[in-house]
Amino acid sequence: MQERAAIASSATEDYVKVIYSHTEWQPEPITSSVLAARLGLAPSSVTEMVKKLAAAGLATHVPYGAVTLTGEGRALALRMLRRHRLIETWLVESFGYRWDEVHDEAEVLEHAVSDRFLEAIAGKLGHPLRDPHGDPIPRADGSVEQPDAVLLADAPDGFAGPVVRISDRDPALLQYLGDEGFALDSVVTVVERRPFGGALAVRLGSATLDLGDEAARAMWLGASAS
Amino acid sequence: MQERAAIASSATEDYVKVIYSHTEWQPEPITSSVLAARLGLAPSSVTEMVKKLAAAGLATHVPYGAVTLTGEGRALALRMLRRHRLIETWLVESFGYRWDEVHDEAEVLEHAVSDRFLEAIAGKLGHPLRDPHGDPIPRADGSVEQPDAVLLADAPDGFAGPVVRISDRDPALLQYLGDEGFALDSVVTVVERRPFGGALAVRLGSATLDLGDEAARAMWLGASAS
DNA sequence: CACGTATTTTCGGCACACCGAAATTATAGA
DNA sequence: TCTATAATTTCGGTGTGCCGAAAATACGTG
Repeated sequence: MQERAAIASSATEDYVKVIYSHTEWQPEPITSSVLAARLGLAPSSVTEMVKKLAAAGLATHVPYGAVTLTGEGRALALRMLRRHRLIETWLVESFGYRWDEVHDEAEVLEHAVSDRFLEAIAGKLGHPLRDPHGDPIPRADGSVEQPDAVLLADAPDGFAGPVVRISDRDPALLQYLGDEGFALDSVVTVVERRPFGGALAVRLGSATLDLGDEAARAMWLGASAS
Repeated sequence: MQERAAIASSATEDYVKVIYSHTEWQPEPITSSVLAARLGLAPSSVTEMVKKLAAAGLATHVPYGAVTLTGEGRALALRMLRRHRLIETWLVESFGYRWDEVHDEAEVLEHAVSDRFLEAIAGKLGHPLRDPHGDPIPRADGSVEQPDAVLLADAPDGFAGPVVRISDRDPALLQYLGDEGFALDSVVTVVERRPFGGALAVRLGSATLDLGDEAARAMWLGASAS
C-alpha cells in the first residue's frame, strides 16, 4: 500500500518544516493563514499546496480548519529540522557566523546538501543535540530531546531560570537580544509585569531591563538554575 | 542602457557554465545538440532556453548555428566555475571525498552557497588556483590562469609530460583512471597510437597501458617535465 | 438565531523550464 | 545542382508553485 516515498520538493520541505515547527513549542495546530504568513505566501497558494501535501500523504487537512502532519510528514519535518539546525551550528562553530546571521544561509543549504555531507558535519561537530539558539537537533533516526521550558512571556513574576531557547525567526530581534547580553544559559529573573500589556521587566545578571511582547515571546526559560 | 543584472536561475547558471566549459579547452563554439547532450535535456528545450539567455544579454545565438557567450555571460560562467571548483577542492581537502565523488555534490552546492560562505572556504583553502582535477579556479575578479596543455589524444608519439588536467565529466572514468594510477602531475609518455582508431599506448611510471579514445580525450598533458 | 466580518477556498492566470512531434533549415554525397 | 539525411526550431502541451479576485464558509455579537 505504501507509495514509494518520492523525493520532496524544496517547497514541500519548507511547508512541512513550518507546520511542524509551529507545534514544537505550543501545541495548537497551525491554520492556513498563519502558515501563509510564516512562509510569506498568499493564503490561496497555501491552500493549494496543502492539498498537495495531503495527496502526498504528508499532511491532513480539515477544510476551513487546521493542518496537521501525518507520521510521514512529521518524519520529513524532523529530517529538515535536523538539517537546518546542524547547518546553523556548523556555520557558527566552523565559519564564525553570528547566531543572527546563520538563518538565511541554513535555509538554502538545508535543501542542497547530501546526507553524506550532512552526517560528515554532524560528526565534525560531535553529534550535537542543540543548535546555537537552543533548538533541539533531531537525531538521524527522528528522535528528539524536548527540553521542558516555559515561554518568558508566560513565566510568573519571580520566576528565574536559564534561557534554554531563543527563537531564530527574526534575525534583527536575535541581534538585539545578543547586544543586550542574552545568551543560551543566561539566567533570567522575571521581576515585574507592567499592566495593560506593557513591557516585562526582567533581571539579567546585575542589570534590569524591559522587554516588549515580541522579545518576551521569543525566549524560553528552563527549570530554575540549581 | 544596462539592465539591472537580475539574479540568474539555477538553470541559467548551468547553461552558461556548460557553454563556457566547452570552449575552455577547445575553441569551437558549442552547438545546440551538444549543449542538450551535456545538460541531459531535449534539444527543443535548449533552443528555447538559449533564446531566453540571448534576451537576458548572456549569450548570442545564430539560428541553426553556434551559441556564444557575451561578456556578461562569460562573467557569470566564470563565477559559477569558481564556485564549482572551489567547492570540489574543499570537499576533497576538508571532507575526504575522492575526486570521483565530488562532482554531484558540487553541482548542487554551487547554486546554493552565499558569496560570503564561498569566500570563507576559499580563505580556508588558501585561495587555490587549481581544483583536484587540475581545472583552473577563476579568481573572484574573473581572471583565470590558463595552463597550456595538449589533449592526450592529440599528443604526438613520443610526447611526454605531466598530467595537468583530467576531465571530471564522467566520475566512472575518473575512478578508473585513479585506479590505474593516474593523478595530477603523473608523467605520461605517449608510446604508440594503434591504427584504425585503436587504443593509445602510454607509459605511466614503469607500466605501459592502453587507453581507449574516451580516456585519451579526458586527460591533458603539460609541457614536458624538466 | 441571524447577520456582518474575517478566514478560507475556488478559480482563472502566469512564469519557468521542461517534453515530443512536426516543420524547417543546413549539409554532404551523388 | 539536387536531394536525402541530420540538425535545429516551432508548436502545443505538461507540472510546479505562485498570485489576486471572487465565492464560500465559519464565527462572534447582538
